[in-house]
Amino acid sequence: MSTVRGARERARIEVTAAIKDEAKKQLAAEGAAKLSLRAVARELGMASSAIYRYFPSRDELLTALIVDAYDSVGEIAEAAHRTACADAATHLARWVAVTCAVRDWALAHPHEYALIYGSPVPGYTAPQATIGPASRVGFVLIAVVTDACRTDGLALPPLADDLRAEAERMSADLAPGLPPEAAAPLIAAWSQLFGLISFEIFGQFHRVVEAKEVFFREAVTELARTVGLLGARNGARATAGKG
Amino acid sequence: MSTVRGARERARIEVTAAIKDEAKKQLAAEGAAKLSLRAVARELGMASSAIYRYFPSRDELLTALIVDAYDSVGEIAEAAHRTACADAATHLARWVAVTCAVRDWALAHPHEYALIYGSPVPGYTAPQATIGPASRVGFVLIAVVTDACRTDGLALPPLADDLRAEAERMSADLAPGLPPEAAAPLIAAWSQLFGLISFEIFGQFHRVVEAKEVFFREAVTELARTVGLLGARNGARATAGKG
DNA sequence: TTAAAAGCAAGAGCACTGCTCTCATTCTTG
DNA sequence: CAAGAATGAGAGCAGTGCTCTTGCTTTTAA
Repeated sequence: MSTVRGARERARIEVTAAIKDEAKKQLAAEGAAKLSLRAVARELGMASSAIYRYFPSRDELLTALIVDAYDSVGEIAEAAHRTACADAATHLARWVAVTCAVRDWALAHPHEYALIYGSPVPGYTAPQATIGPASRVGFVLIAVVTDACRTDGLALPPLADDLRAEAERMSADLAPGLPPEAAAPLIAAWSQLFGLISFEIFGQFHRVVEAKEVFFREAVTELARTVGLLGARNGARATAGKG
Repeated sequence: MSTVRGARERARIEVTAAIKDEAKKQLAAEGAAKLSLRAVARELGMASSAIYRYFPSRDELLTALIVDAYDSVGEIAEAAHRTACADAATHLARWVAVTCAVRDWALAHPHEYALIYGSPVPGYTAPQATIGPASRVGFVLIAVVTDACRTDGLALPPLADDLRAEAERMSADLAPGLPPEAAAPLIAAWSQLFGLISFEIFGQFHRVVEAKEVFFREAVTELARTVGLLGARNGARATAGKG
């Protein structure tokens, strides 16, 4: 399957990559709203109509860029997790390392960040192809907490009654190694992490937060506590896991 | 100043309002990306060029809509706060009431929500006119916590050293009635609130969270605890305020 | 009251967009 | 080698934001 069968197929994947590369350049320079198929074609020296042999519409091109962006930030998070584990860092330190890596990526690629964590551009339902890459960062966070649960246990309050069923479904579907009372706080922390980053990237913190770096570190450390990671500044509430 | 001086001025504000109304309709129907000046003009039976007498550019129209959206959600939050106070609700209940009201508004007006809390559309810097309305929700949250601090005190961990200067500036600039150790957690909770809402509105919770309502209530209750509100499920850590 | 000034609507037009055709060319395959 | 599929180029359609000029109406000042 991976063998390139002829010059035509080889050319096709090359041109496809060239289009995506040029589109990424324009995305980084001007943002998704101003990404133009004609401009991409112009820059590549081809007729605008020829692009449609590779991407059936502008939205399909954007979807491809979305997938790449998700993969990009996912890889960053996974790499940060790997090095933190290799350094035998505490679970709290791993959490902070991963979240800070995601923030750094967002600061370095604001338009790509906006593309995936801002308002959805094409329609309202994300294409099926994006949901896999979109969960990579989340799975890294799950891995950090799952490891912590196995070795140290988690400090978490008991589960609220009206959330029990949902929490059990969550832990079964998404994080099999995690007790139900850890699932909901972790999902919440996941979304709240991107609330912190979005407000910084989108300028909502303008004239509100100035020492953004330390503010972020402090906030994600507190977030670590809400997902039950020990060593996060104050003592345990009720320890679960470590079985 | 508020006297309408002639038929011309009266007509001007009427036409301006009509343009904004029609634009809001299109915004609600199709989203900001597909808002078209020509379509607005067409619907209003006027030449497209005539719109430019009222809004110098499409981005200026969008800015006007942004301000209106901020005011809309701000009013909702303030109203929820007022009724909760009138009902003599606990401070925790007020926090939950305000945050749930904001979420309800977002669910009812997803495109307007995306306009103000999604990727910034025009450029990267929000126009000066938006920063006032943009802070209304934040000020309501500040009011809730400030009231709680005055009557019950707050349960908050001590301030981290590297955050002290920033926290003191924050509380001085934004929340004079609040101790510094409350400022940073409150700003963080403010952004994290919109992280929760954004993930729900933008579809990131698809197949992840299903009981969205109870999940949100539980998450903002936990958020209330991180800003020091008492009665939020578990005991105090160190009480500040109440002086 | 009348003349000048200012505000306004309309139309034409420019440069641009996404996208769809047709037509010629090139590569692949039976 | 010939049939057929894939590709590229160009013209063209309908739409966009925005500008400019041309008349007209309302306001303001003499």
